[in-house]
Amino acid sequence: MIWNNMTSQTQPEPTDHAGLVGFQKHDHQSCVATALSTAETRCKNEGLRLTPVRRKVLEMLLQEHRALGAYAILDNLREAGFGSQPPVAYRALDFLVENGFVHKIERLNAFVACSHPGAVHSPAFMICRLCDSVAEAQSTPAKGSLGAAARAVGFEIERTVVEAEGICPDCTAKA
Amino acid sequence: MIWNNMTSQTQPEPTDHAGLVGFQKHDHQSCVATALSTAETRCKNEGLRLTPVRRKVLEMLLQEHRALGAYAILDNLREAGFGSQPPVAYRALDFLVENGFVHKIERLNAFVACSHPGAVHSPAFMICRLCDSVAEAQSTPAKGSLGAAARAVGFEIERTVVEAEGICPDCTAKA
DNA sequence: ACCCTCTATGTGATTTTATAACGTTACGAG
DNA sequence: CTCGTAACGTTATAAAATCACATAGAGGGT
Repeated sequence: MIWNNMTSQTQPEPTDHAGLVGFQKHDHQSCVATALSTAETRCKNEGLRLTPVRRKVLEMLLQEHRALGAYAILDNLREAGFGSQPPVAYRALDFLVENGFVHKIERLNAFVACSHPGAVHSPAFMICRLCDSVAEAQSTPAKGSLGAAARAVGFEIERTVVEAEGICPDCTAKA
Repeated sequence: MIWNNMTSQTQPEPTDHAGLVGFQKHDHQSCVATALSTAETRCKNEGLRLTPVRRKVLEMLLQEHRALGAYAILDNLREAGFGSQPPVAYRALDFLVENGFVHKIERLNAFVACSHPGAVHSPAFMICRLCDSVAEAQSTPAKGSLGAAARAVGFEIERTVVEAEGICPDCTAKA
């Protein structure tokens, strides 16, 4: 089971994520830098174009380390001098999601940087309903009862959305 | 895996539902009637108010037997002489979802009548990306890798969204 | 270098989905 | 019947996503 951190969605809190990030502290600056350079390398290798807008969106999501709505992302792009209309953000997000750098949280209509870039995976998320933090885990859609049901009936699964809503360890501790 | 499966007898067929229903044919009229009266009974027993608007929305979803957007539902309500503004539909849907008569398909921003009313369950859905049919199965969130991950880290799961996107048996057959 | 093409970006407008706010209606307990 | 609350109807607005079209840029072939 590969865990990343619970990432808080509530605070603006630009720089100091160390405490917020909850049960797994980490060097956030290097985590961002590593993920970005990994993405750059992969794009170079696969002939994908990590353009300035796309790179900025990815960087922003890595930096914030929480799920952001498309319009929050758009605001950020505007401030950075990029185009300020919705398609700018949505197109960058489309690219990043298609190529697995970013995931969409359907339940929140929001986007989060992938925690396991590179690896092919079916992500699963845990969303805290109190603090809105989001953690990424791995799901195994083909196994379990859903996979069995699909096989039994001849449904061909291409992609799965698995999102658990509940209370994160931090919020449980607080209560 | 429990399919909403009622053995087929006749087909009054107001619209073409063939293959849409959990990918299995069934006596649709009786399936609607049964589900409605079950809902009525349960509401009576539990002191819930299945008002005309709410009943109409449930009936409509049972009748259509596929996921409908809130505005499609609203159109239908308008035609039936109910209020025609979004909150009318959303409030009825809130009630029905809260009480388990209807599920929201997050991936589609749409709503579908529950196939296993009464039983407490964590639904899982299979969504055909070609014909938009939706089938409901059971998920077992506490088991499997997500449940293990949650326990390992102390996340308390309250509710899960499990939606598989792919190709239904009918569409596979057609191709 | 040049042209050509295809992809990506920028922008305005619009569509789709969902909620806020507030007055009115109507159910049901007492 | 009366009161309190839950449900409804409506106006308005917010939030999320897409369409359409013009411009800019990257990369390949010559």
